[in-house]
Amino acid sequence: MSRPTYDDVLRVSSPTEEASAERRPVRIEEVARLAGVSPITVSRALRNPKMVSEARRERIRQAVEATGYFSNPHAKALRSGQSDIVAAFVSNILSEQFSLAVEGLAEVLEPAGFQVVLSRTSYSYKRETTLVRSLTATRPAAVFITGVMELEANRSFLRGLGVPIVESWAFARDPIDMLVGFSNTDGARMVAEHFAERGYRKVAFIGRSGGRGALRRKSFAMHCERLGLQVQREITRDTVSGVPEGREAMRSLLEENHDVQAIFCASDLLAIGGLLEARERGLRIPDQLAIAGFGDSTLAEEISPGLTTIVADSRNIGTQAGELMLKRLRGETPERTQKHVPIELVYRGST
Amino acid sequence: MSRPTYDDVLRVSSPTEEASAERRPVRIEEVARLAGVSPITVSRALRNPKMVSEARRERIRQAVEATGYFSNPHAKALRSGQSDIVAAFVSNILSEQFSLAVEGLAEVLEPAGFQVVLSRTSYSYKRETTLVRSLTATRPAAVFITGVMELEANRSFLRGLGVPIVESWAFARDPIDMLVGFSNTDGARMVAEHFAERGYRKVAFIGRSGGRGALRRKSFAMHCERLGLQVQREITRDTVSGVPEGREAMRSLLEENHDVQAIFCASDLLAIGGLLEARERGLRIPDQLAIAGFGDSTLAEEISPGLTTIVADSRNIGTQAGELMLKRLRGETPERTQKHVPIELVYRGST
DNA sequence: TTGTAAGCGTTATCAG
DNA sequence: CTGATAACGCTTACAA
Repeated sequence: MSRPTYDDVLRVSSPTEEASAERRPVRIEEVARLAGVSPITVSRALRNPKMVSEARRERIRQAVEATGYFSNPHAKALRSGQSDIVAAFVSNILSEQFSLAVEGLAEVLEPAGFQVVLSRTSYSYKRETTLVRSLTATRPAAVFITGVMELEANRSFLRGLGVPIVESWAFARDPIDMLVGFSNTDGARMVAEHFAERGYRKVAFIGRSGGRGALRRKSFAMHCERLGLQVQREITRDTVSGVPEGREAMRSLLEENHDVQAIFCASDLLAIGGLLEARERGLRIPDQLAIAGFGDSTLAEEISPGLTTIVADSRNIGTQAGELMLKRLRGETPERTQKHVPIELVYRGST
Repeated sequence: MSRPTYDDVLRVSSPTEEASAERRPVRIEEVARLAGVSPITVSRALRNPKMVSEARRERIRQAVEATGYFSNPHAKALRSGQSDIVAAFVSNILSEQFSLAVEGLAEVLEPAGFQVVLSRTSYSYKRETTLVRSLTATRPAAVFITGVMELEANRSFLRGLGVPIVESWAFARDPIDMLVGFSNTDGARMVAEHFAERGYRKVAFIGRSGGRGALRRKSFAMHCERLGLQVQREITRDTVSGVPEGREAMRSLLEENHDVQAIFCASDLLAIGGLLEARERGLRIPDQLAIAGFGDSTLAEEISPGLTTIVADSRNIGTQAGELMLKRLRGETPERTQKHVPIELVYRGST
């Protein structure tokens, strides 16, 4: 490969900007001096304006502006035992749905002065445990979890933190604290019912063996039985559920030569992988094989045929979680601490 | 909608776990007492084991284990003036490419004890400036930017921080500090050359008006001129480049009734939006209209026809950035502080 | 190699 | 409503 060409990146200069001077941070004391008050008054004016007289409040505001003061989050957290950090446990930051939830969460929390910090658990209990334990020192203001924490030890640990905690992505009984979730059980039921309506009788399941995968598998199997559908095969994997895993699972399934008309894949990416694999092997979809997913990936709509799947509003999960947290952080008591998020089956060409 | 069904979420209990006792954090002093040494020795053993004798090191290790000690990051940052935080400026956390880079970055930095914290700039100079200024107080160990910082004020501010900084996603001259990027200019040239080879003469451009969009537009226009292609129309938007924006831009373009054979969209999502819109309007792709993108979205491969696009290894950008940072944080001097990432044109059905 | 003393910048506490 | 004082838990600087 030849020498790369340089990009002429745009540079925007603000003419008012002084030269790159010293970066010594401004401390609260400097602001106080400028405003002619004591440091603690500045602190109060910033955190709880009502505690400070109108006149001083204004002088302090100007001094903050003039100095470009930002309070030191470490000092604040150290002394007060509470940081502005909201810890978000995400099993997989590449997941579109989880990213949307984090986006929604951040949109609500950032204007209130909190910072969302991601903890990538990578579907590992061990990592999760380490990360949970480190929270005692980090002292987050609240904790969000894309999912439900399964390890009892971690659950009780989090509860002991004494901060608002929101679990999500399932409609579980007795959450650690608060919950914003949908019923995986109902979602899987809807798929089973949809298969029955479409006249498919011999079905199969592909999904992760733990967590939501297990919930969806169990409910699917139960409702298939109820509706007289025969589950010919269940393929479960404990790896991340991506397109490659979906392809691989579909490959095994097809090579086993089962007599299957429709497959429920417990995540959209699995389903899309499966769909691609099946298509490449010359199967007509949905005539020779129907496929349904779970999760509302954007891909589900763009692929052809479009993927029939269960859809929930991921961003909204984050938004609601943020709102619950804020209420609690303000000392209010939300009337409901378990929010139910509606889901629906979107019928597209793959079934 | 009827009452949701509860999910029976799996709960895993570790039998060895004691009851949910007090959550009072363990301090370094407690570890020191248990190991029979002074706190500062524990501190040293944890940060720089070589400074402490073998025997004590082992006793301290055991004491840390026994107590479940985690050092308080706020106290550490406050006193040392340096935190374990690596700040990652991401314009859009929903971008698959940026998420991959962050994933790569985190994979390298976390084992070394650093924590990657995302700052969502949302393509806003104002937000970016606020976030940059807040770094003086946060005292990050290093800064990663998915892109090149354009505001001179912010550039000099970051430089003044005195920590390793890695810009990316462009092969720019004089970065703030270090750089891991590819040439957008070359990428756009490759598209122009590809259009020429395929015999398209009348072309158009769709992209964001600033940042990388501008780089790609400029280079594309230049090379079109060189190759004798006529750029009939350039549609630029200053919004986020998603599928809806692509649809909308394609709609305007088609309604203007230009005589266009091929369109270069400066991002894959724009291209995919454009492709969907064109297809829905009955245009045969690529016969009646060819479309190329930039960026290697997974969608590009799955959609039909597949999208011809410029591909770089996003995760690798993050990995390399992490490695550069670690070297500097260890006091080493990397021989090259500007890494070039190769790109290639992947030819699929859309052109 | 180890320890002592001091202080990072903020806020809880208590007094006015 | 405002201020003085001390303390959060750690690490730097210096001493032994």
